[in-house]
Parts: sequence; C-alpha cells; structure tokens
Amino acid sequence: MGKRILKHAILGLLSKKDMSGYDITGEFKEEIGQFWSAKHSQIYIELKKLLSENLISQYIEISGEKLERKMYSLTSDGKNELDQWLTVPEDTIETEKDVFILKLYFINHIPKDRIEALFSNQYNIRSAKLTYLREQYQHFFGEQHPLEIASDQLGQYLVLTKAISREKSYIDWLSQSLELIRKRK
Amino acid sequence: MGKRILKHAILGLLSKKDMSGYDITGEFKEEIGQFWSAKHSQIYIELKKLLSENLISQYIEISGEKLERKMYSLTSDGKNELDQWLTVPEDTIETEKDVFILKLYFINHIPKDRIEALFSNQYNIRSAKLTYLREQYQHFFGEQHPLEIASDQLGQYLVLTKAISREKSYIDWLSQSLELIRKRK
DNA sequence: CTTACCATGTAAGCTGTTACATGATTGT
DNA sequence: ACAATCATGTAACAGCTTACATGGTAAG
Repeated sequence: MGKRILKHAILGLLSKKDMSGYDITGEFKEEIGQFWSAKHSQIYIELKKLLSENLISQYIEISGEKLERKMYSLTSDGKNELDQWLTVPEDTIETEKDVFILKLYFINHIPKDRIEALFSNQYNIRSAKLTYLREQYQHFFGEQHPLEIASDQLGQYLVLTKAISREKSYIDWLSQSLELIRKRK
Repeated sequence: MGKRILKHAILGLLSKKDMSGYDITGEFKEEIGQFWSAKHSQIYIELKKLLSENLISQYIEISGEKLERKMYSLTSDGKNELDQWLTVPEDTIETEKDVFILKLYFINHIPKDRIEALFSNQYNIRSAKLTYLREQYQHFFGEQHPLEIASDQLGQYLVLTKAISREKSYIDWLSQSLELIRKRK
C-alpha cells in the first residue's frame, strides 16, 4: 500500500474549512502547492474514496440558479486519521527530484554555448518564483514580527518561509555555479 | 505522453560507460540519487524499452562461472536523443514535494509536545545526509580548488555542491523555525 | 455574444512502488 | 554452512498526468 499523501493533504485542508473539489484544486495553486499538489482529476477521485471510507461527508451548495458545488466536511474519523498521521515522524526522505540538476550531471555533453542559456532560464524561473513568494509573505505578514504571528497562521508562515529559503538557496547556488563555469572557460 | 525522465537519465549514465541494470540501480544510490532515482524493477523494464527503441544495445558478460550480466551501450541514436534532451531548457518547475513541510502546514493540529520530536527527527536525518554528502565531497575533491576540477568531474561537482547547499539551507531553516516555535511557547 | 472562470467528472496511459521469485558468487 | 551481495526478472497495484467531455455563471 502507498503512503496516501494526497488523502492526508485533503483531510488537512478540510480541517481548516469545508471545501469543494474545485476549492481544493485551488489550494494546491497557493502556498501549499510549493510542497504538494494534485490535478483536479486526481482530487475528485480521492474525494470519492475518502467519502466511501467515511473520513469526510458531503453536502450540496447551489451557486446562482443551479450550479452545484459538492462541499466536503471532515468527519470525526477523518479528524482522527489526520491527527494520527500528523504525529508520526517521517522515517525516510524521498528523493527530491530535480530534472535541471539531473541534466547538469551530464554537463560535459552540453554544448558550451548552451550552458549559459540553461542556467539563465532556470535563474529567471526561480527568481520569478521568489518574487512571488516574497509578495505573498508581504501580503500575509508584512512587517509583523514572527513572534506575533497568530497560531492559526503559523503553518502558513512556516511553509512560506521554507519556500522562500529554498528558492533563495537555489538562486545563490545557480549564481555561484554559473560564475565558476564562466571562469573555467 | 510523459516526459520520460528515467529514459534520459539512463541514457546519460550509459554515456559515461557501459553498464548493467544492476550497475544503474547502484548509480541511483550515489550522488545522482539525490536528484533522480528508480528501483531495479522499473529500470529493467525501461532498459527493455530503450533496447526496442534502438537507443541502446546489449551484450552479455560472464562473471565467474555462469553469472550473466547484461551490459548496455549507447547507440548513436541514443547519443543523439540524449544530446537533444540536454539542450532543451525546462519550461516549468515541478512541485518539489516534501511531506514534512506539508505536515507543518497543519501544525496547529499537532500536539505541542510532539512538535519538537518531529523537528529533531527531521534535523537528525538531514544532518546525517549532510555529513555523508560532505564526506563524498572530501573524498572526490578534497582541498582541490573548484577551478581545477577536471571537465569530466564537473557534473559530479555541481550535483554534490547543490545537494550540500540544499541540505545546509534546510537545516538552517529547521533550526530557525524550531527556535521561533520554542520562543512562542 | 463572447471570454474567462466556476464546477465536476471519466478514460487512457504512463510512472513508480512493493512484493514475489529465482539463482550465482564471495567472504567468513 | 551462512550471510551478504550480485544479478535479473514479473505481477499487482497505487499514483499521477493528459486528454476528453459537459455544462453554469459573471463581466464587459
């Protein structure tokens, strides 16, 4: 049996508030999407499975005239399952896959005049992401001192600062490595 | 159609030297395993596929009396496919999934007295990994100046320094975050 | 009216893990 | 003898992506 991460991610999201499959799909485009995500096709299937496992319950909301939104709530079984999952430490770390770095492992096969383009492409994507993440930070936490952050925002704070730290470190390494490669020419 | 990363990872590995499925499985336990990996069951299947696509060729080597090793070589088609793949920049970045951080997003559901254990567990795993990576660096590059690294080791150097940078950044963030959480108590 | 977004679902196919299965070789 | 490692493979299942498919709502 797999580790059912998506299952628990959905239970976690529903612990914050009732949501539809569409809402959950949207959540994975926000901060938490930096660390887990899924497509709507997978989410709708998982919701059906969770419903049949009695970990969530369903009710219908109508938007406008007749547009149905299937809303889901955590059941007490679902809450227990979530709590249980959250307390168990991860015993191993999965390979954190990165195709760009995989390609660099074979850098001696990349034409010299293409290397800079690959690096700057990656630099641009990562910089844009970092800018976006810093805007999010500014939006939610502004000049607020970390010690003053409300308990119900702590998770979001941790995820955002981790994502920012990850991108900053990535960009620093990119700059250093490109500089090294230029000097070697 | 998928992106066939494993396909290209195998072509890349075979560009360095002829290998068996077993050898390739072993490679994914070394440095490159920090950024891509696969189990032997998947590798043997992929090798058959690559063989049928004429991107690699096969010959048999005997170890000892009768233990067969099926060795694979890149064909010129395979080399072309690899070169082509290496030159194309990644247009998007996949979600870099991290279950530990996903759990932290739901930190307000984690009992206070379990949080430190989760952090220190992660700290220990990451520290062990960093120590291992630094040993690898020491082993391969020692006190050597980065500018003096041979071209055929540049890929390995980049992968190792990236992995070290990633773990260092992760550990720093863990320490800072745990400190913050302790102060909030 | 038309575009963007809201909303849900299924089908096909590829990717990846776990478990099952077998046998050879090397070192103690 | 025994264990660890070398070496290859298949089967079943779980996870995930892409494409197909449909219809409602809100704003300009």
